[in-house]
Amino acid sequence: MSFDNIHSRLSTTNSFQCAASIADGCAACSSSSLCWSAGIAVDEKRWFDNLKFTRRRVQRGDVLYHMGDHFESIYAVRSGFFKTRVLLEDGRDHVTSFRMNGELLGFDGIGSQTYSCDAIALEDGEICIIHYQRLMHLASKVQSLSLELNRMMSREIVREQQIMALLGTMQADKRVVTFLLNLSMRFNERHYSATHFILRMTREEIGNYLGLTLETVSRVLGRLQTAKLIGIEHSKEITLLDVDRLRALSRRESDPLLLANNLAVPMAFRRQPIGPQLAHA
Amino acid sequence: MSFDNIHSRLSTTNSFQCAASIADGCAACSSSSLCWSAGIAVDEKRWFDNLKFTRRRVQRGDVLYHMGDHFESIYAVRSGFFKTRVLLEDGRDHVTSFRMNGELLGFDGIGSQTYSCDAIALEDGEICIIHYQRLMHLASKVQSLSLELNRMMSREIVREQQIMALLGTMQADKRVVTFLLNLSMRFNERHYSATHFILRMTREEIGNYLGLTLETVSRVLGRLQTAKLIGIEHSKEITLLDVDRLRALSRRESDPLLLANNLAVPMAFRRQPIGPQLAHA
DNA sequence: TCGGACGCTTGATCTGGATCAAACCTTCAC
DNA sequence: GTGAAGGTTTGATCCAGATCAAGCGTCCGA
Repeated sequence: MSFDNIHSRLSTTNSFQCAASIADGCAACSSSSLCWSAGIAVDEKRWFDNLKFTRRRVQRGDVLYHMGDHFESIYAVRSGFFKTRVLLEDGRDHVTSFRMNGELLGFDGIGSQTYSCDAIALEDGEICIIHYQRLMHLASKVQSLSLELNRMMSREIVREQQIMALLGTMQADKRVVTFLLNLSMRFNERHYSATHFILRMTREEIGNYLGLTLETVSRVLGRLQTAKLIGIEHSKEITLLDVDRLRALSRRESDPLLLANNLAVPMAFRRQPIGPQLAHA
Repeated sequence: MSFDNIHSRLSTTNSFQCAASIADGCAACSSSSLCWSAGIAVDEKRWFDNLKFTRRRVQRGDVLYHMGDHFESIYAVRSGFFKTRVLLEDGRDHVTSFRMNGELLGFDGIGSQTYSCDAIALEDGEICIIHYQRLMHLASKVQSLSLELNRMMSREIVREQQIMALLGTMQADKRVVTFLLNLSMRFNERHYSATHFILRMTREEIGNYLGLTLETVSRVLGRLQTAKLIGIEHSKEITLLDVDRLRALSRRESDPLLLANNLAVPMAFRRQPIGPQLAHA
């Protein structure tokens, strides 16, 4: 099984295949515009290339780090798809995030010098390993890097707040729709299609992330399909057919008419999105 | 009503009453050992006093900042009790944290230069206002401050992951018990009693935080009392009577025998905590 | 080509916690 | 004191989503 720590597996075998990619800097990285560089003042970018990130390929199932491992590095996703999960004392686990290219992993390890969750590849991909001490050494000279680092951690805090609110207040339909729209938005930011994408994770992983069972996720997706809001092919291939109504569903207080009882809603009962929502800048 | 922004209310009226407290530095702060200073190398502490935090009194109901307000400062709680909450697009809200002395508020604002939640005082208290730009200016000279700031934000990320897992996987009894034990731990760190404390928040706020209704919170607390695991006086005054069994409850996979059907459990059916839990460093 | 593992869908049933409702404290202003 | 407003408890009922249980699709290695 491939759930060994990535370091034990890769560090011994892959030096040759990384040699080439280490050589070129961040400029060549497909996620650079979403990644660190974005926050760094132009005249300081030369510093950045000095960091010479280690780049590594990972395979589906590889573990970037385990909960409890000594913290040393932050990871930037170059390609592929990852999940993080925390293990609870009672043996259950909970998926806390899905990560795609340009996103970062490992901030959880800084506080206690120990990772607080597992990070696992859901498909083959490539990551940059950013040595934290070296990063902070650089940041001590380049203030814009410190500031950008703070911004990224802050956004992570806000992202988690949103999920807490989702888990604490939304019912199943809304959770799933919100999840799909969030994926859509992130694909769009990466100039992929916002309305047609592949789910890289299983129904069980989605359910776990959203605080639902896999059966409930499956049923909600089925209902959304019946209602012609989304299309599903081969289970994993999703097409958003009516983003406006999906948005309305994710924003609106529960509206049982829209998705009740496993049935599509007769046209006559469909409602238009209502007026101004709560202001929140 | 006192839900105005603290700045509009205080900045015009309180300059005189703050004059004295601004004068003395962090050394006199009751929460200094839990607060920033802890992470700052001894020989650099003099820098710290240069920051000369603005200190402010707040009253129950005061709002430190609103969602959407322009971000300028981080807040350190010196005394009192605070909650943060996010407002959702559908009009609901969700309580995302409770804060006590020595804890910090406002990291959510760094990423977008705008606070992403409301921060509200649950009782009268006092806070330090830490101007972010000035802080970062100092951090650019004192690396240990940068590092400590990262550690604090990382711990916030980990804290939120724990809550996500709680909201995603635990049933009501466990949520409430976990909540009580978390409060107990934090009181203990502050050298207050770990087993006897006042709940500063309402049942509704607890329920909202835990993803439950106020009725469910009330019932669980009632059951815990009936089971002699806790004592409750005047609704708000909690005594933890059997911390070991409470811990077992919060750690263990659901054990319907322990707290079922609103009844205390006959001695014969009480179980001892089982062997080694999942390792997680 | 087959078989088996894994993931997904769908149906039937159950139940924990939500909801609705009422009464009871506690606090506080007058 | 009295009364009103909030907050809390408790009971009765309901229901969204969990659980249990087949059966199906798809992928992949032999």
